[in-house]
Amino acid sequence: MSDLLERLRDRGWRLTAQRRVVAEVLNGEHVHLTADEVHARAGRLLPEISRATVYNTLGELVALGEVIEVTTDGRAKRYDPNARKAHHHLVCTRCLTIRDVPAGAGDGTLPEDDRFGFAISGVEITYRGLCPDCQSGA
Amino acid sequence: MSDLLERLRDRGWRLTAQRRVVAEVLNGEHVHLTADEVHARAGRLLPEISRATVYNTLGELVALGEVIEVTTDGRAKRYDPNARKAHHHLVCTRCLTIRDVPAGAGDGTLPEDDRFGFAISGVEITYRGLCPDCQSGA
DNA sequence: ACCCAGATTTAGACCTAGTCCAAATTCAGA
DNA sequence: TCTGAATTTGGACTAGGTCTAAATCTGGGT
Ligand SMILES: [Mn+2]
Ligand SMILES: [Mn+2]
Ligand SMILES: [Zn+2]
Ligand SMILES: [Zn+2]
Repeated sequence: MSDLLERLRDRGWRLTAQRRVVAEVLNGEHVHLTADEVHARAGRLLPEISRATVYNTLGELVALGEVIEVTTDGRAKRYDPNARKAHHHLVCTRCLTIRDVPAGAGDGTLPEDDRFGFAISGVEITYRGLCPDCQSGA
Repeated sequence: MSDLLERLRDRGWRLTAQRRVVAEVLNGEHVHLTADEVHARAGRLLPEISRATVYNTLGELVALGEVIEVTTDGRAKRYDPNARKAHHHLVCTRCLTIRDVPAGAGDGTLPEDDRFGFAISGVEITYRGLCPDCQSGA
């Protein structure tokens, strides 16, 4: 059982069967599923779950700060349960696999001269490249 | 007239009225328009231009490497004529203004240990913050 | 145990961004 | 000028996502 579920219970979130399976599906490392992928996997555990509920629940998890939305391409948003530690993404240009990479100390430091007077509050970095499998013609 | 148009002519691109106005609209610095914005502005210069042609032309410009697609949110892609010099983006979290910031020397250097064996070929950085206007309650 | 107001879920209509297609138009070269 | 290829066009279609109003579930009060 995920400690995501525990944290949610502690925060007084009403734990319904639907919310439970969505949280269940979003467990693990390097997990970056689209809403439809979440819906498909949740549906295996609770066949009657609706698409609307998946969207509702994902939206709530994002609002609670327990899940982050990631858009590494112009396609569907991906939902990422690794919201506790700041990190960036490494995306394979061929198979589209996504890996989490830890945020570095110097990230988000933009030289004063390049800031246009902005007060910078965050930074997202997407590295692109070929994953080991795709390099070896797999 | 833009030197974008000149480069395109040199490369043997058939210069139709439609392509000309699309290229015209994509002139300037810090330009990051959606396809629909391009269509609206192009339509002021050439009222009968169709949405399909705008999409076609933008796609061709991207394929030619003269324009890049930018997705700083999960919404519509934005088209950026600043394709000659590598740069990143600074996005206002309130008014969504986008500014170009020059790429730094150390960008895209990910510690060997964090690379998961990927062969990294590119990096995109999005800085988020409040622009000067939005800071001063404007 | 039973009730009920509020929370949650649901199907499906609706919306935005984008793609695709077949027919109409335009154009460059012979 | 003619002609085949390139280009443009309107509209149908798709993917991803939002919204709504009605149905269902829930837990605290009795
Ligand atoms: Mn991640
Ligand atoms: Mn730019
Ligand atoms: Zn790969
Ligand atoms: Zn602003």
